[in-house]
Parts: sequence; C-alpha cells; structure tokens
Amino acid sequence: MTAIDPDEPLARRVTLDDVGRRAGVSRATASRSLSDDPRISVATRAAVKQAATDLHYVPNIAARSLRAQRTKILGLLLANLSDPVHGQIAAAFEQEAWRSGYQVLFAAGLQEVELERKALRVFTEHATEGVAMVSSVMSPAEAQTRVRPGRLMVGQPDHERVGRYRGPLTPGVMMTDDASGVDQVVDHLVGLGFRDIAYVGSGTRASSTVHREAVGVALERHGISVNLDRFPSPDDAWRRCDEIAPLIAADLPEALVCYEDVQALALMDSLRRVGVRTPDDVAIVGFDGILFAEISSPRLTTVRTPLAELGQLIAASLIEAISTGALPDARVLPVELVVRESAQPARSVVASSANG
Amino acid sequence: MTAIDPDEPLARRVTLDDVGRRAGVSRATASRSLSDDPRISVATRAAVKQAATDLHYVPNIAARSLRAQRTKILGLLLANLSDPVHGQIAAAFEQEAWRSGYQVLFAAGLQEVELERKALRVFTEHATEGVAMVSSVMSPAEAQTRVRPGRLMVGQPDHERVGRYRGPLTPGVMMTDDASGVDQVVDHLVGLGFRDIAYVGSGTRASSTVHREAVGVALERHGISVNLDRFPSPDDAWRRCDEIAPLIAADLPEALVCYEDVQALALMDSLRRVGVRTPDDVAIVGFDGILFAEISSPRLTTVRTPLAELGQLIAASLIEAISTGALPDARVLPVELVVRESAQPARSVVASSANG
DNA sequence: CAAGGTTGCGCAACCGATTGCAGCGACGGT
DNA sequence: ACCGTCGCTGCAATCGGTTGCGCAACCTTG
Repeated sequence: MTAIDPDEPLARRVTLDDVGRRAGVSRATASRSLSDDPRISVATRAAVKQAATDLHYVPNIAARSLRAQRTKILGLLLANLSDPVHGQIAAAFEQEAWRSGYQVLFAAGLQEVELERKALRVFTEHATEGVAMVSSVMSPAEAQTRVRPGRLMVGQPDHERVGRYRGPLTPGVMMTDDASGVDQVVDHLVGLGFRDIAYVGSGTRASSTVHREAVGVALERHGISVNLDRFPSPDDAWRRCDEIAPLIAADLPEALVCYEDVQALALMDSLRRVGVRTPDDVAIVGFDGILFAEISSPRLTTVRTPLAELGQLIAASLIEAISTGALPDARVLPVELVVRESAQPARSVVASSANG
Repeated sequence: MTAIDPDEPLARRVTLDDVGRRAGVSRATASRSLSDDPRISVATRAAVKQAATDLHYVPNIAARSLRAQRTKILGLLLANLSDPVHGQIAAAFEQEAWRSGYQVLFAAGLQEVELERKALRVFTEHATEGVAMVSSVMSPAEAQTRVRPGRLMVGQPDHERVGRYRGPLTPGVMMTDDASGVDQVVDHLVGLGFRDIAYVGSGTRASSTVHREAVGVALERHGISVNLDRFPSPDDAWRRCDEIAPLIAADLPEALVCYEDVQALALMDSLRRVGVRTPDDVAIVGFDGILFAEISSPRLTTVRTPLAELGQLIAASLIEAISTGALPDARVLPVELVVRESAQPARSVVASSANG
C-alpha cells in the first residue's frame, strides 16, 4: 500500500467565491459571467473566465442542482450489463444521454423486485430527472407508481398488451416488434416444410412467456398445434443447455425456436456434443440478431432487432419528455428476419421438390 | 403525445422539514432520528421514522453530499459498454460498487482523448469520490493529473511497463496477466508443432500493440522469428475480417494468434467463407475467454482472463482507497490457457509421431 | 442642472440536508 | 426553595452554487 496524504479527506475545491475573488468581483457576478449573462460587461465576463481557468475551477453539480432543481441525471435500470443484447441497449442509451449533456446512473443485474425497488429509490435520492427500465422484473405498472409521473420510459414488451397482440400500448413503452418477429420466424419455418416445431425459452425472463405465447399463436394460424413445453426452459436462457440437449436429442423435433440468439448458439453447441448436427439433424432459429449469430458456424437464422436504435430512442424520448413535459406515445420498432444457414428446407420438401 | 401536468416542473419533494413538522420536532431532530443518533430519545426516533415512511420521505443526496462532502459516486470510464469483454468488467464493477452503497457514473465509447478529458471533468463536477479507467485512450499518466491523487484505478495494461515485461507497476494499476497469457499461447502453439505463426491485432487498441510485442518476444524465446505485420490489423479488431481473410488465404500460415476472441471468431467465419477451415487448414487462438469462444464451432482455444474478477477488484480497491486513504499496490491477475478445438497438432507432428 | 434611463454589479435569500453549540425542562440533592 | 446535572431538542451556520431585487454610477435629454 502506498500512503497518500491522510489529512486531505477532500481537498477543498475551488469555488465560485475563489474565482470571484481572483477576478475582483462578487460570487454572483462570477456565476453570471460563467453563464454569459448579458447583464455583465464583456470585460468582466472575460476576466472571470480567465480566473476560472487559471484556478481550474470546476462547478459543483450537487450545489447547482440543489438550487436549480435540475440534476441532468437519468436512471437506467436493466436486467444485465454484460450480455450482448442489453449491453447494446445500455451503450446506445448512455451515448444518447451523453450527447444531450445528461449523466446516467445504472442499476443492473438486480433480478429481484425488492432490489429493483431499492434501485428506484436510489434514483429518486439522486433526483434523476427521468428513469428508463429495460427488462425489469418489476411490472411497469408498479414502476409507474415509484417514478415521477411522465418520467418513466419502459423498453420492454408490455406483457399485458403484447400477449393480446397489438392492443393499445401504454405511453412511454418502447419495444421491438417481437410479435412480428415471432410470426416471421414461424412463417419461415413452416414455409421450409417443418411441422414438428418445439420451443425453448427462459424460465425467468418474463418476455420469454410472451415469446412462447406468440409462437403458439403463430403456429395455430398455420393449423399446427404443438406442446410448447415439450422441453424445459432453463432459468438462465443460455446456461444449462448441456442438460436439456440430451432430452432434445432423445425426442428430436424438426425445428427448434429459441428465445434468444445466445441460447440458440449455446444449444447448437450442446446438441453437437450429443451428436445432433445443425442444420442437418435439426433446424434452429434464434432471436435478437447479435453479432455472434452472424459469425457462428453454421451462421444463425434469426430476427434482427434494432437494439442500439432502441436504446437511443428510449434515451431521446426520455429527454424529450423531460424538456417538453409530454409523454411520448409508445413506439414499436420493426424487426427483420435474417435467413442464414441454421435452418434449411425440410427433407420432406427437398424430397417432394425432387420428385416434382 | 400524452400531455402531463406542465405546471409541475418538479413536484416539490418531501423534505426533512415536512417530516419534522409531522412528527412535531425540528428538522435537526428529524435528521438525527433518521440516522439513529443516540442523543434522541427512542420515542422521538420512532415517531420521526413513522412520519418519514408516512410521507414517503426520500433524502436528497445532492443536499446531503453538499454538506457532508461525500457523494458516494464513482466514475467509470471505459472503452465500450457493448462488447463482451468490457461489458463483463463494467457489470462486475457496478455490482461491487452497488454492494458498497456507491453509485456509478459511466462514460463509455468515447475513443478520443478530448472526449475522455471532458468525461473526467464531468466526473469532477459530480464530485465522484473515485474514478476507474479501463482501456482508455488517454494515458494513465495524464489521467493521474486530472483525478484527485490516490483516487484513480487503472484497469488496463500499463504500456510503459508491460512492454518491458514485469517492470515495477504503478500503484493503482490492475490488470490481467496478458504477457503470461501470450506466453502460454505461443508455447502451446509451438508445442503443437507450429513454426509459421502470424498475428492479427487491432489497429486502434493500444493493448494490441502490447500483445503483438509480447508475441514477438515469446516466439523469439523459441528461436522463431516471423513478421508480425504480415497481415494488416483492422482498426476495429473484429470488423472487416472479410477484407483480410483473402489475404490470409492467399498466404496461409500454420497458425494465427488473434488479439481477442471476438476477432478470432469473426476471422474463423471469414476464412471459412473463402474456403479455409479451422482447425484443418489453419490453427486459430483467441484471447479473453468470452462465452462465445466456449460454444463456437470449432470451440476456440483461448486464454481465459478473469474479467468479472477484474471489474470487482477495481471497484473494491477504489472503495478501499477512498475509505482508508491508501492507494493499493498494482495487481496482476493470473490467466489460464484453455485448450479447445481451434488449434490441433500440426500435420508434421502428427506425421512424425505416427512414424515414431 | 435636474429628472429619468441605462448599465453593471452586489446583497442576501434559497435549495435540503448535517452538525456544533446552546438552551430548556425535569429531576435530584441539600 | 435553590442550584447543578443530565437528557433531549432546537437554533443557526454551513456546503456551493443561482437568482430576484436594489443600488450606484454614468449617460441622455430638455
């Protein structure tokens, strides 16, 4: 350990008084000069600014926001910081906030309602001007009661509504059009000739429930009825794939719809190790469109969701809501099926087309 | 747009005065009660606490830190929030901070010294009690001058020192033992029988330079001398692999050492598309040990670096430095070679062992 | 030269908490 | 009945900015 000056708990910072003193004016004038108040003469303003840079003056945001009642801080509560999906959203959110001069307080990886409540409380303590929630376990409805009205953006499927497909969405909700994505996936699979389709989701993520339902609905549209709980959905979507792979191998469906890319990729690997090859033995599709789905082997057929755009949109909407005082309507961002190699035409289709 | 009450720019929050009034005591007593000051009678304390919960009182951190000169805020400046490597570090850092009651302000994806300077300034404005920097483009030396002495942790290779292999490290530097990792990789490759080894790095990341140098040194130890700039290093390590893959295919080395896993994975894919198979035609090794290296096909031989541990360590060290006032010595976390499928014994070795 | 207008700046209150110090009431001792 | 003590609270200053209001000096105009 290298000792540092212990008697300097917090080296006194240069304050506006110091700056004013050096420039020979009062603190008030110093403050006004730095904010370019036209009532202060140009000469004085220049002198103050000079003094400020000489002294390396840095304003104290805490003091400012105490008086001005503006903190320029946003809160972002999200499921995870380290997975590709949420990482992208968080990064885009942070970037957009930064560009508008806002700082972001994060609360990630909580996974429990009680912890999320505490996080929201901390946000309030720091007087965040707005809060965004992405893939929280807390319901948006509860969050509404804990955040100042009109200052909450929700970046996740609205379970209540999406489950029923396109009901009116709560203002402030921003999401990718997962329902459409699922439709496209199922249409694609059915078009490829598959009928025996199974689903593997996440036991914990609420959006997985939405997904599974959507898959069921889409399949029904095609007159296909399957047991969507044929295989267990691991709690953590992509862990423990080694445990369910044998189950799948023992009761192999034609195609597998996965909750997310990471899971699809992990499952492909686990299956490979029990001798099931993709796409030869089974077709697999993912969801999200992360980078690794692009460079895996086989490359993964998936739904590309505009994650960065979503993060940016959430931040921009929040900031706009703060400045205009109007809560933006919900937004649903379009998604796009990306056909790659992990799902090939079913043998039956290949055979019949060879016959025909 | 849904209008919300425009005349409520910032609904007045409940203050200690309100709590005190309701409990029939002064603000001072209310404050003391909430912090369980023994000088206040138990009855009064209970009454105040009751009033506080009744009123949903939430303290104002800005006011508190103004007076108490403690913000309980940390700053984390890092290269990127959305890649698996930095995402893991950031997530672990945030978790550890949260556990100690600290909030984290992020500045990510800046990539320019000027922007990083501004970020550090913003941190100062918010009176962060400590700052950590991971993979910054700014030199740690400069950062030292911009952060309060003893309140900076650097989570990246110290170019000056590591380039020279194990010189004394600057206090406050925490890093994974990349030099050892590179040694292990090279030893492994050479042990597998490879001699014609090439390197592909990143044009922008400073740590890539360190890596490349380390590879050269390690090879020299084995009496192998190669041109480490045989192939161009793309700016963004994993983008544009499609552009260099043809070059590699046209001048195929026996083995390829990559700067990081993401790049190795991307390169494997690009090479596959120009007809070069891994590990049959070329051996590839990565670095970092991200999840996807574990589930790729072929699974990637790489060096596992304790990223989460690093993030946690940085945060814990920073917090300790804040409370004890002593700057921790540098720490170098051990890394571990993980042998998987992307690098198989060289044909020559296989042949000779078959002969022998 | 006086009245009215500008211009440029300072005084002091305020934001919401923390905290040193002082005061007040009750109680015991004599 | 008076005084000292102790326990419990309140007063007021303080942190570092922002801002309404007022004031002085200077300039213009009749």
